[in-house]
Amino acid sequence: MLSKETLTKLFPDWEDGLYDAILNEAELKEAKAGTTLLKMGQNIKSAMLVVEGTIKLYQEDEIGGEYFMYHLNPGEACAVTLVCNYHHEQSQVLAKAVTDIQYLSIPIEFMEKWLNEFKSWHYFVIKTYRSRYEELLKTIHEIAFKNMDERLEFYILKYVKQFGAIVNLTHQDIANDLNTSREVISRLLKKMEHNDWIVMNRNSFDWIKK
Amino acid sequence: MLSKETLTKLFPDWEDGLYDAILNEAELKEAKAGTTLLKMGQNIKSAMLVVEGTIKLYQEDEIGGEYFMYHLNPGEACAVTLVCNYHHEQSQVLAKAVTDIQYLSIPIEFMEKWLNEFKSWHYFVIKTYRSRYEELLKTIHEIAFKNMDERLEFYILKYVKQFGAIVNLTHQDIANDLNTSREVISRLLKKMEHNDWIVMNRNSFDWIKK
DNA sequence: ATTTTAGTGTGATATATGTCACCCAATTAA
DNA sequence: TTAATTGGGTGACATATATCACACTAAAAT
Repeated sequence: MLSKETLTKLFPDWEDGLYDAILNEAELKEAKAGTTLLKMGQNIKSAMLVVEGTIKLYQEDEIGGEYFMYHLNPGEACAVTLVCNYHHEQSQVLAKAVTDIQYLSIPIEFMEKWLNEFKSWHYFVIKTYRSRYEELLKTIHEIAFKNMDERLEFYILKYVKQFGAIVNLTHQDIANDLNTSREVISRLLKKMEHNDWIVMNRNSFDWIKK
Repeated sequence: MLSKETLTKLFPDWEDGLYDAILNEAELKEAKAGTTLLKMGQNIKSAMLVVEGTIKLYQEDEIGGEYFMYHLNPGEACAVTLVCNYHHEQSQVLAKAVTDIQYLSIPIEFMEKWLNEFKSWHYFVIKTYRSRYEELLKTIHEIAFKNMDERLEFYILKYVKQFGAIVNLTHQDIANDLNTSREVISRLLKKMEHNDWIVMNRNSFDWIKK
């Protein structure tokens, strides 16, 4: 199990009793890179707090399409799983582990309980929702107003910010995340190469813009 | 000023002290249909709770483009204005009154205060964020996966749900909300007319599908 | 070493949407 | 009553993206 010290570092703004509650009630789980953690339509039974690794959140189509929205990092929670009532809420998002991850799983019956007991939990939930709401706004801004070339740049920049300038993704990976086709991404990347924004390799490329 | 009875009807889940706090601190404001209530980049100085009428929330482009996201109705709050810290947060959305409206304006210094004092305010804020997060997810779903014809249908259905089957919008109005051009909307509406989904008039059309 | 597979490049073509030009009719302003 | 404005229809064309076909090559599997 996790130590209180680790928890304190991950979630520095909590009150003491909340750490204890987590240690008592949360289960520390692991998942391999690539695992699907939450599917669209799936009933939410537990909240998910990231301890180690990175999770990607997607909007998912009926016919298999996906659109990447944002990353979840250690110290962050998956907003959609922070349900504060017992009604069987269904997930409207797809969540996948991008790296091997560790996360805390908390049965949803504690959500409402802790909202009453811990002020810092309340703030944490609000902060989580607010920041994710803002991520969605950025996503809408991209899709509603930008062409694929700019969306691709935005996408790569998000990757670079997360994992560094060596982008270990295939064209197909990116195409899947942006709900387009591999050819489109290949052509746009080729343009970026011509403009000296990237250096291409097989299975990866380096972001060298500016 | 508003009566406590009206407040109780609009916001039935609040505790008694919260009604009093609102009556003491909130200002009841009015705005004409068409007024811009919040612009992108604008500093948020006060929270906005809808009392009467309907507000539309938009994502806004740098170069004047707009994309309609969702409606706000009486008893609902504008999530982006519910800031819980004193940092000068800037609006990431555009809000416009669609009808003449009345709304409560609450200086943001009370946001944090009331979070501490009123449990029901806490729940209200969380509920607000959650429901708006879900609206944004729906919007992303539309833009990321659907062509303009389906997005137009989705848009009209939102209108019909709000205001009824007589759609008092010009083609240009709709084009603005969906960040496309008037001609595109005209052609798609013409198809809907052929399919007997609508009956067209000047300045309006009727939704008669099924 | 040879075969297979996965990743990538690229032309040709289809489709959805954006843009321009111009027309007409209904409404409003003068 | 006439002129101006607004809403709408539509052809022609431009552009962005999707789709298909196929070639090439590095890496992996045999």
